[in-house]
Amino acid sequence: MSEKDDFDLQYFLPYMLNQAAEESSIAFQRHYKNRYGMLRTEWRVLFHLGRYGEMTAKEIGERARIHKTKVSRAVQKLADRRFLTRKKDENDRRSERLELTQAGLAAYRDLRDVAQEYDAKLVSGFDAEDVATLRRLLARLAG
Amino acid sequence: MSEKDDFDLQYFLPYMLNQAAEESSIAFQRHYKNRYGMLRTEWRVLFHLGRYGEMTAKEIGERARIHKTKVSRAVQKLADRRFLTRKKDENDRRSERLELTQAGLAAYRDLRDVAQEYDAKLVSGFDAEDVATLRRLLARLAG
DNA sequence: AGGTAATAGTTGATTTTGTAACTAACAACC
DNA sequence: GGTTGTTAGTTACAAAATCAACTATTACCT
Repeated sequence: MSEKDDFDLQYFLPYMLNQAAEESSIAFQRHYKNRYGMLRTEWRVLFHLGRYGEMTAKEIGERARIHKTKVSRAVQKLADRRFLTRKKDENDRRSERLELTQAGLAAYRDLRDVAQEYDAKLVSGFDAEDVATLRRLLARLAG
Repeated sequence: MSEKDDFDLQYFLPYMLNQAAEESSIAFQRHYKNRYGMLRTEWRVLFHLGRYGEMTAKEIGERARIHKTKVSRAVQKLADRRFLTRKKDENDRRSERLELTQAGLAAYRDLRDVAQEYDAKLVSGFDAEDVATLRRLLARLAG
């Protein structure tokens, strides 16, 4: 057909990464979706606040590379569900300090534990050294 | 805060995969978006037909794990742009044999070459053995 | 053959995302 | 101290993804 047809989508890195990401997210997604009615961005926001404590929407967006409108909507939903509280930063009243409520923290801990087990299960069939390589390259690819 | 706070999102595999996938897709996305006004699904459909020849929508969906409605709409757009033709399978008139036109094939070849270079560039900073490990584990994670 | 179930693909309604424009608060500069 | 430029976050509108229901055709089953 053409000269370079040894190129296969199955080995194209962005494609592989997408397929692996999707496949490996499905089962975990069910947890935050079914148990808490959350979307991925909401879970990520929840996670950041649970893990790192009080933060602003901007800080979360930067760390997780989520666009500010997405963060804004996720924060809104989490606030509606009383998973977090917002209070104006007195030094800069444009931004808000976000903090998990007890309910939010409980959800975080629950999901974090699930995530931890899930992660272990994902790599359980692999050689430990290979997994280390995998994570190292993924971290670099993520920039 | 809680007992298992050594767990970090940065090392949660589904998260890492998503971040790496997104980051590594951006630059390539620009090509099929700017040059051909395509969406990711369209590029994938185009790719499958270019690489593997005549196929049905169903086959593409199965191989690439894309939902049939997404495939259907992608095929529709590619047909509108005269990148592919559809003809009823005479053995089973529910399905259609899809085939790239000359224009579609040209676009495929162009993008395939870009993809190939892009892939090489992505891994250029890594050790070849590590890259082999990466692809091997990704293939298994993708299921 | 006739009826029921399954399949390929499409369409429509709803949800989610992306983009751009907006408000409110701060900063900097003259 | 007022004008101009930034920044945090929200809102409105357009694009795209998801999910359910639909059509047309084929398969199965008795």
